Amino acid sequence: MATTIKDVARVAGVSVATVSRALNGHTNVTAQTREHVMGVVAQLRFVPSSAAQSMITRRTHTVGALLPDLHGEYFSELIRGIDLAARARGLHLLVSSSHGDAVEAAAALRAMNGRVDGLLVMSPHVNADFLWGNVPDDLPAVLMNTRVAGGKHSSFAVDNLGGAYAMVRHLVERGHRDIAFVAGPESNFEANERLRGYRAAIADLLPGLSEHVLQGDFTQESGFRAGSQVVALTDRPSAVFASNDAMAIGCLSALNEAGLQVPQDIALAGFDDIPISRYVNPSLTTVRARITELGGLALERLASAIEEPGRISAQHQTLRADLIVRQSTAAPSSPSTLPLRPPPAA
Amino acid sequence: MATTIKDVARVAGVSVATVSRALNGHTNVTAQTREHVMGVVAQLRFVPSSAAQSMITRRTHTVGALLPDLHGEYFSELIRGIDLAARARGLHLLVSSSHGDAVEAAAALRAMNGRVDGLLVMSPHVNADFLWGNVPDDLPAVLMNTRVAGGKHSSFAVDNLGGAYAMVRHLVERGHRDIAFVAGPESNFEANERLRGYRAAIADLLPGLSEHVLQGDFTQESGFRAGSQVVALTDRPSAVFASNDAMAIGCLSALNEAGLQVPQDIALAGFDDIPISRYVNPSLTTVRARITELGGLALERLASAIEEPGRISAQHQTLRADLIVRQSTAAPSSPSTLPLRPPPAA
DNA sequence: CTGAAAGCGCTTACAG
DNA sequence: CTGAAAGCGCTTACAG
Repeated sequence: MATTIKDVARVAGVSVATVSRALNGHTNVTAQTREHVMGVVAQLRFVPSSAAQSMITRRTHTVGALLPDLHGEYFSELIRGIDLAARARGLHLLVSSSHGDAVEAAAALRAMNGRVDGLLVMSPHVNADFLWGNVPDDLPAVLMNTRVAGGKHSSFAVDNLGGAYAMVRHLVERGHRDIAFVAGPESNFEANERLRGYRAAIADLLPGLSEHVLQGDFTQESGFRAGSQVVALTDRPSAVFASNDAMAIGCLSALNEAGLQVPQDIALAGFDDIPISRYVNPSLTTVRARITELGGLALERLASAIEEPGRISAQHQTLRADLIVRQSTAAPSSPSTLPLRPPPAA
Repeated sequence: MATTIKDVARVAGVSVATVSRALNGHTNVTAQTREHVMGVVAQLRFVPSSAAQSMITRRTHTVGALLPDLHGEYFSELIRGIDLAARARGLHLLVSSSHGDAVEAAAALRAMNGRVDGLLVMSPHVNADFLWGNVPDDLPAVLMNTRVAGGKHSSFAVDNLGGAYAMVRHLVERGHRDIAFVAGPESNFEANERLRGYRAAIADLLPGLSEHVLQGDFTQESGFRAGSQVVALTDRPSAVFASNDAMAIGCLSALNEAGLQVPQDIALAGFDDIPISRYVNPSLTTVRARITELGGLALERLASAIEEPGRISAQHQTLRADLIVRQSTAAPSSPSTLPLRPPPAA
């Protein structure tokens, strides 16, 4: 059995109240008593149960993060952003990956109840509204890159639509007319927004030309498969826009294996600006999804909501998604002569 | 205020004991009572406090992971390994990054007390023995890639020394005689083991030739700096062995920027086999540190220790670190004619 | 089958 | 300054 405050009290010959006060640095304890108590604490190697403490103080100093996955650079960056902000505020982190399964997500949320002061939720698959049934009404929560229906919780999202639109515009400006798009998972909110941005841009900027969508699922492997499909096409596009960097990198491998040079033979772009993207060869043109910042901002907002319950009303903030031009995009080998509408003013 | 079991009992007109039984699926409740109770539970949107539950059941179904950092592909892979194994066992994950600071690590550990059933600890900087003062004696714990002094806790470690040795042997077999080594942080256990492996191999395989150690700190930036130093040398080594992949990738950028081709002008190797390493160009020769597996194994062992306290004695297991040869290493431009001792039998 | 009561390990008014 | 007691939200023998 682990040592409890009672053991300390007994050995020290004082009440548990006194031990508690000594431990928590309250002033109403004699220096002498305090020293004695702390001696026993050290001797017994007593360390208080944070669980019991937070049961009574109603503060866990912990936030829960429900993410669809923990794997890969995207989530690594996100967790980093959350962690940095959390540690700056003295908050601990309970992470959980739901893997897109609603039942698992619900279980994870229930398990967090009573163990966290608030929740950070990224739920691109599961409708967030469903989630609130698994958590008390008054638990502060902030959503990240998640479809927002109700207005109760604050949310942060990157401008996926605008970022995808800007990327297509960039490719069009470089002279591309046949731009393939590698989509993310079908029911994924962010994937859908990026697809919408692509479609809108094609419709606006290349009127009369058609879309070209390949199905992917945000994994490197699916990007590789998409790349292989592109290689096999008789009427090959001059540019591939993969809707995240992981797929772009997988695609790059497939193109390279087939002997195609990027960007000479075919242009390639991604989305997210994960750290690797500048280290692959050629470095990857992409859209900065400001992942770390997103995590940090969400945590800051959550911390505020925890500190001042009810004080802050829900806010929905959209982060700009900037185009990052690197080596992987360039003019196509055979520039088109189609007329190009001027891009809309920024 | 959040709804409690008392609220449910009151509204349902039964005792809290009955609510508890209905909730936990005990058999000794009438179907009718159960349904009625569950109806109220749903109506009040009651979700039990996991904290209170675990206070009494003495099971949190949560494990804590104390890691030096959460950032980058290495930790992403490690967390993934832990997470996969944990979710397979129905365990949740409380993560904490200590950033190498002993005081922060201690605080993190104290905060975990009472909230976890066991601990996974990677502490390359802080002596693990120091840590045990911040946690009850009987809390199960498993160490990963950490210097082991006492024998109380099980540990898993990759064969850093052997892996580094094997890499040097590979480079020597490819004809390299001047092999620079980019070291990790000075007080880091794994960094030191890898350095020892390099030194032992140089002494064994290239007798009379000297070591060439550049200081790094496991970050990409430090690898870039080391690469810049190498470029500036009048007597440039024919191969660079960076002691982790992140530094190798940074180094690659520096070499490329200086107009050096890898592997034609200079060979380059890393350590860890993080996922990117096969996607950089040229793909990176490295040593597989089996990160995901390490995390999974450590969690399995911890879970066993939790299930059967005292039943399992401490075990120390070392994982093989295999050489992964890719494109970034090749024969040097001017092969040496020095005699080469045959490599020791595998 | 159901309820009253004790207890998990703490903290904090309330007395003294 | 110190202690006895109540209570945080639950679960589980123990009675009935």
